[in-house]
Amino acid sequence: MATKEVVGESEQIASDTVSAWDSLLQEIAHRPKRATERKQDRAKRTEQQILNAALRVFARDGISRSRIADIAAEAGISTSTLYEYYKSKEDLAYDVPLSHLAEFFESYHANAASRTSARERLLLYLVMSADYAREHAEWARLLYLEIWPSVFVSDTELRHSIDDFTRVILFLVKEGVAEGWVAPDRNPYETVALLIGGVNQLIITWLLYRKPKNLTRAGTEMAERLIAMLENEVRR
Amino acid sequence: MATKEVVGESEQIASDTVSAWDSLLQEIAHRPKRATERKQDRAKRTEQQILNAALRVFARDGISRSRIADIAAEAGISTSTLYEYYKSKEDLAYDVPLSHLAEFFESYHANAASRTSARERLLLYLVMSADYAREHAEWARLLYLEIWPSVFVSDTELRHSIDDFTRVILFLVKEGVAEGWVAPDRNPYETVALLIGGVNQLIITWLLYRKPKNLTRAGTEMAERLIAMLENEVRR
DNA sequence: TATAAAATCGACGTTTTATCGGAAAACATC
DNA sequence: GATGTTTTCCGATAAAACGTCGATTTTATA
Repeated sequence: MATKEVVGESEQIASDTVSAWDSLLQEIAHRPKRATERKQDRAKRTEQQILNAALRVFARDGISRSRIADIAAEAGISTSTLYEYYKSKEDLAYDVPLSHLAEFFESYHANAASRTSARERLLLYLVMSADYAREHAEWARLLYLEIWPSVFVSDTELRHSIDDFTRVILFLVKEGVAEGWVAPDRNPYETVALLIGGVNQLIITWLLYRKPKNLTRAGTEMAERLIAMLENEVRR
Repeated sequence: MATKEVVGESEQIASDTVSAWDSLLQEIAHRPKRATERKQDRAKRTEQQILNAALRVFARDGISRSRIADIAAEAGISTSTLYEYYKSKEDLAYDVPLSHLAEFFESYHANAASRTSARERLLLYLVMSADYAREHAEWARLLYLEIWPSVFVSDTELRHSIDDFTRVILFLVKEGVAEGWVAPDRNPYETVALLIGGVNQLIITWLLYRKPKNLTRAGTEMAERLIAMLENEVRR
């Protein structure tokens, strides 16, 4: 779709792999695109204010307890104006996490460029997931504690983005098999579940109880441990 | 609290450990006790009808989309009668999963009696978790996709029960260290997160996409893999 | 600065949640 | 089995939150 720019910044990997990787991340980071763009500057500001307000209120009260009126007030607009932007609270709730998710992907894409192996890239991905949650705790509260598992996110832009989150790991796990440090006889989907599950559980526990105290450290430890475990499965 | 019955059915383990284990599971399985008991039989039946109806409606529509009126209708009572039993929808939602959770603990307690080592008991626990979710999919949908992570379950009977779910694993992990097949230098809480996370992620994926097709098999595979991974950490 | 399109808002209708007082049913006592 | 008491149930109605619409203001553009 977009015009191809550069072939690859990390020469150690076969060029077809590089392009697959880059286009995957390109696609993922740019997925969240609003269907109807706002025409006026003021409106773009309003939209941003709504999203900011919604994030604060949702994170504070939880989605179900939050009132549209509160969010509108927090955004400094009237209730009916909010409805001009989002047709329901649910609609709004599912839109709020998108921009951060895109930002995470972008940030990861930039950082991963210097990593050449799938192993290093996976490690970075898991570590950055935990760290991004720590840095954006309100967003993480919303995403991990209220939205991620919800059934009703189906057929949503958000569901696609969450699935993308998984797709990246699946991609890297399969590359890990090719690189020889992930056991080829294990179901890759199971491996993905194991990796995501471990890290997410850590994040959820932190969001709920603020334990472990240092999420960055704990995330790194968990990620390194998980990958070491995978490597252990091979050398036997 | 309850009069002690039998000391222990599995003699291979030190008796103090056995009693700690049994009393943990006793306590856990019997925790969900309603504060105000209903006096009349009819009322007990009504309460059960409400819980059944709520489970069906919540699982079908999701908690936030469900209407109290629908649940009352499904239970064959008036809306105001429902409020006689639960002071809000949230209140009701948090009560629904409790009985099944207690049933799971009881069922596990019975099955675990024949297992002598912490390793076997942990394996059984993880396998049974996945299998119980498969058997009670409506309940699992509600618990895993809507309630488990929710912040607002705090200070609820339900939160205690969910924490109990974790406590059992923590107990077994610590025993695993004593038995020598879990690395003693790893943070036990991290290990718990890893185990729960992996299995839960599997269950969630199944609830959302019905993949893997055979959850029982996948659960067993995942559980065995996780435990094997822990064992691999020791022999090095 | 005139004009059309876009954005905002207050007023109002609808839906859902929750309360309350009294009727009906179950229970206890004689 | 009549009577008084407690428990359960429900219809009517209040309260709260959601969502719509037409009128008005603001913005972009020529």
